[in-house]
Amino acid sequence: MERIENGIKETVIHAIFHLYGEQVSADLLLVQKTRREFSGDFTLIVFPLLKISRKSAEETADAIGHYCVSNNSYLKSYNAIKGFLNISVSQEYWFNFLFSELQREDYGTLPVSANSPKVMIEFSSPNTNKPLHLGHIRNNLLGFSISRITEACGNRVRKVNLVNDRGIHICKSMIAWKLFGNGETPGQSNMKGDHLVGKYYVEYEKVYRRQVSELIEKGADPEQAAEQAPILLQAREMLRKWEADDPETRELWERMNHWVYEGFNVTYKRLGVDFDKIYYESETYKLGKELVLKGLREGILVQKEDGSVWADLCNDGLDTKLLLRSDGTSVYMTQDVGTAHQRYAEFEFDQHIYVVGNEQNYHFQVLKLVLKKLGFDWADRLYHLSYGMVELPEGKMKSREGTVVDADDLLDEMEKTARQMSEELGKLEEYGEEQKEVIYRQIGLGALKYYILKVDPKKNMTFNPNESIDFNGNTGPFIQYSYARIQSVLRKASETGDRNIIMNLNDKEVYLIRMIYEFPEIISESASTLNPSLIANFLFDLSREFNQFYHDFSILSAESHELVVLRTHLAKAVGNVLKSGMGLLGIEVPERM
RNA sequence: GGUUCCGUAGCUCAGUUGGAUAGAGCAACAGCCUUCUAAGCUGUGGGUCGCGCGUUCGAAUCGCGCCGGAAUCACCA
Repeated sequence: MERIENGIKETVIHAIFHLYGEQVSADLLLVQKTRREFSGDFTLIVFPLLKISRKSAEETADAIGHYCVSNNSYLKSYNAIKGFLNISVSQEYWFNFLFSELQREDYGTLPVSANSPKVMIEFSSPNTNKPLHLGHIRNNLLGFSISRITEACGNRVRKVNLVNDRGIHICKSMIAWKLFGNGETPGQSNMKGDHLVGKYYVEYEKVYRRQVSELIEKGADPEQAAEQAPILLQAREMLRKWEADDPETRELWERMNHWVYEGFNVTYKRLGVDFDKIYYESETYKLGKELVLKGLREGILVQKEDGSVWADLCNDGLDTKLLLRSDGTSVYMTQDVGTAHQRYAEFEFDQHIYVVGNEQNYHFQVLKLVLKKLGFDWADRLYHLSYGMVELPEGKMKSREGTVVDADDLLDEMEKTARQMSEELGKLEEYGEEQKEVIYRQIGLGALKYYILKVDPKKNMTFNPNESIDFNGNTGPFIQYSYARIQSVLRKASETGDRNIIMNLNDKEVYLIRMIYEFPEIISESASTLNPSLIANFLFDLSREFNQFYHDFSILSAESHELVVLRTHLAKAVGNVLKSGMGLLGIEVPERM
């Protein structure tokens, strides 16, 4: 679609050549949306042009404005205030735009073809020793939304998850289960598998702390005690056995991880996220080793006397980084080097986005550098979407103090509140129980997702439970409600009518069309900055604007038949954008609420 | 201490390559439903944009220096 701003710039370039005899480049020209208080649609800032015109700001703006209006058919009028040239686009233009482009359901998105760029997006990446919590929710929602947005910009997207299924953390749950579990299974206890495994992780911590303090009471040095608690030694022994492929340990490991996956799948499903491929660290953790050894042979990496292998990144302003332990085993970095290599071999991505918290900024800086040093030029295609921590009003979540917000509990809570609220309002009475449940879920989830996605990913955010279940103001349900109201109107409207009559659009109508006109740019901006909050805030503004319009003007009882047709199409266009915008956030919109 | 990020209304947040008088929501108070869904709309109060200096026609935005906060700097992941 041809952007009006570009047309204006082109005309202005001609104007300047015509008026002042100088050829200017388009990037000297700044065209933006005209602010609400002034009349006009687009504003050219003329200050940078004064050196060329050698006239006052107002004179220059006036001359350029005059030229634009007489030489560009869809530019209708202008006004010049100081150095701001406000230009109005003709009503015919907006009218035609509304009845063509804006009626498409896929308005704002680009098609994906076999030649489209390939983008791999890793998100979620949980450990398997405990259930998902609020921090994971932010990760999953961001990852999923970024995937949708990236796809809407015409990329082939592959969503991947890297499950951290091995290591000392799962051994801790395993040893606690073995010692105190009496064979407890999720089925017996009627507990989600991930919660059951998490329960034993907590149990481990309890026992461990008790043992440490017992050792200290007996006179042990605190640091030594922390290292020598019997249950820790048992967990380590279990990890050793795991690495040695001990059948019994492996069997227990498989069993407990399986419980966890069943639990995770339930949560993923409720959250509405999914993956194209799941990688397991137990299968990938050795992959980098060969690449590292090859790098060592080629002299890119260095080996210490004890046999450990390091990357020297001092010349890049970083430190040295361990890649293989002295016993030859891999560390996390090694694993990520191998995984990236494997993924490139499989998918040949043009871009690989890692949705991982900002506590790993350093890790990804190092990862890119190491890959680069090893000679992989695609290392430049890796991008770490570093998002901020989620905190509670009282401060950080601490598992030790039991302040961690569990994902399943939170989802239950949101749904419960949505149900209460809906029942109070009593607007769904004609619906069956099943349909009602669907809507409660949509609203509860919509509130949670929107609450988290409306803030800039890179910033830390405060999760206030009271605010998150608020359904008024800048919230998901507010946008859902706006959509539902539009659908209600559309159900009552008849589609017929003459679309070719041009009439005077009122300010609010033009403003709404202008806002929707922005949508494609909002999407591409949010894709290039990997920031769904731009879309969230846009949808809120659009909803607010529509609600005002809805309040001030009647759609179905407008003064003339033509006006009814116009406003019906406008409402439909707004509805389309709300629905597809929410879709990009991974949020569903109900037809009624 | 080094590196990176952040500091905008009482609270939660917008403010994209520097542009006109810095905006929303929540909370408080006051109004609007015989009219398309009041989960809505309207109004009132609320700010030295952490502080200072600089760059220029113009700075919340860019640069430098402070102050305050976060993350990270493991033979952890």
